[in-house]
Amino acid sequence: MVKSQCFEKVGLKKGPWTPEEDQKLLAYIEEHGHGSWRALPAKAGLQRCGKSCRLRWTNYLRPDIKRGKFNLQEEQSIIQLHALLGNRWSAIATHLPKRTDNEIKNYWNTHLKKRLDKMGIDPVTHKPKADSFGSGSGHSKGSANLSHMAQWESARLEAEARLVRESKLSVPNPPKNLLGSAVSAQVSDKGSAAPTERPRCLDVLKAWQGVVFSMFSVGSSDSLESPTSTLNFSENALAIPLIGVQKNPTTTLAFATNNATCNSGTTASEFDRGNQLECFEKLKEPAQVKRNLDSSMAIHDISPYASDHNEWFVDSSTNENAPIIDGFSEILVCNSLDRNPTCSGENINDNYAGNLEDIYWNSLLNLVDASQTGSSVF
DNA sequence: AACACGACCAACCGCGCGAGG
DNA sequence: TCCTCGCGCGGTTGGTCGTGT
Repeated sequence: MVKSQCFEKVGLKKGPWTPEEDQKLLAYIEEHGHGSWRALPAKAGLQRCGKSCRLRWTNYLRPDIKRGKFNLQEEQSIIQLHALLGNRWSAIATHLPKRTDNEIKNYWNTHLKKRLDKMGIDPVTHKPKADSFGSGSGHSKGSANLSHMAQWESARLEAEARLVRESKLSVPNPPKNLLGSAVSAQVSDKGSAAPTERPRCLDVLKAWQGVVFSMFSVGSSDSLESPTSTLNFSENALAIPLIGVQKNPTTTLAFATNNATCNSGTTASEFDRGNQLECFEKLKEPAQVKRNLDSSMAIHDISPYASDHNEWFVDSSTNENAPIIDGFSEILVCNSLDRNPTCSGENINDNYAGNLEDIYWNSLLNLVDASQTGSSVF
């Protein structure tokens, strides 16, 4: 089949859009909706192909696009979702309000991918490059199951995304006030055609987050709250906890939750490095950590966080194959090296790494099982 | 001041899929 | 059932800008 490609059309403009072109496109869509993209350029008086117009609209001109830097919540969500979904940017974008798949893709490629790489984590598999998590036999079954579930979740996400698209397309001519209005992001910008609530939360993602919680309370799994019980996208989004691992010899830990766990008045959104340090100080004692977890943290509030500052993670150049999850495990078991003399890096690797691996996968699977009742898939 | 280099990101390109004739 | 069209997605490119030398 020979398609008539956009770039093959003679006389059509390519390259950066001018303000005039933007204005034409905006004005036309505001008045008529986009309708058929192929027919749009002629109607709008643009010397562009429909594809180019669509791209310009969806990636730049749409009124419900949030521009600017990604915040910590968004970064964490991208990392988590990418771990589950891979390069399914549109599916990931479905769960990041007001961000386009292109923007997420760019941000991943220019920032997050490199950051994970620096940390010694394979950005494709999200596993340590040495594969200390991935090659063991203990979790192979769990890993396969999780992968299978992730596929389901992925399929569900795609279906969600499709529904969102269809709901948008169901009203060909958007209301006049579409432009400039605070459109409700991904779910619907066309009134009641689609539910106003956010998509159902990710069960696997919840589980993943929940696992981290379980790792914090090793030996007290009975305190584990059902991951389906508290997640609330609309209020907390994907709330961010911060887990920073300094590269200096003393492994330390900082927390935050969206509900100001460690420090009244400190919320995740306003959390900065200084606050991380402050929170760490307040949470130094294991008992205190546990208390804070029990009293304040919901399951969904916890997950590894990739800091904006690379130095907050174990530096792979000075601590071979020390990605975040290793530092993470270390924290879980020992809390801190200086307080627990039995916990050297070697000891951790020798004595706990295998168990942690099992704990990680088993807990993840348990949590997924526990969350199945709330899932439309499981 | 000029140049080199890298980071960033808007836009392009090609492929695959679904709808409809 | 086959073919064509239109669209969306993911990968890639190339222009712009900032920074270092």
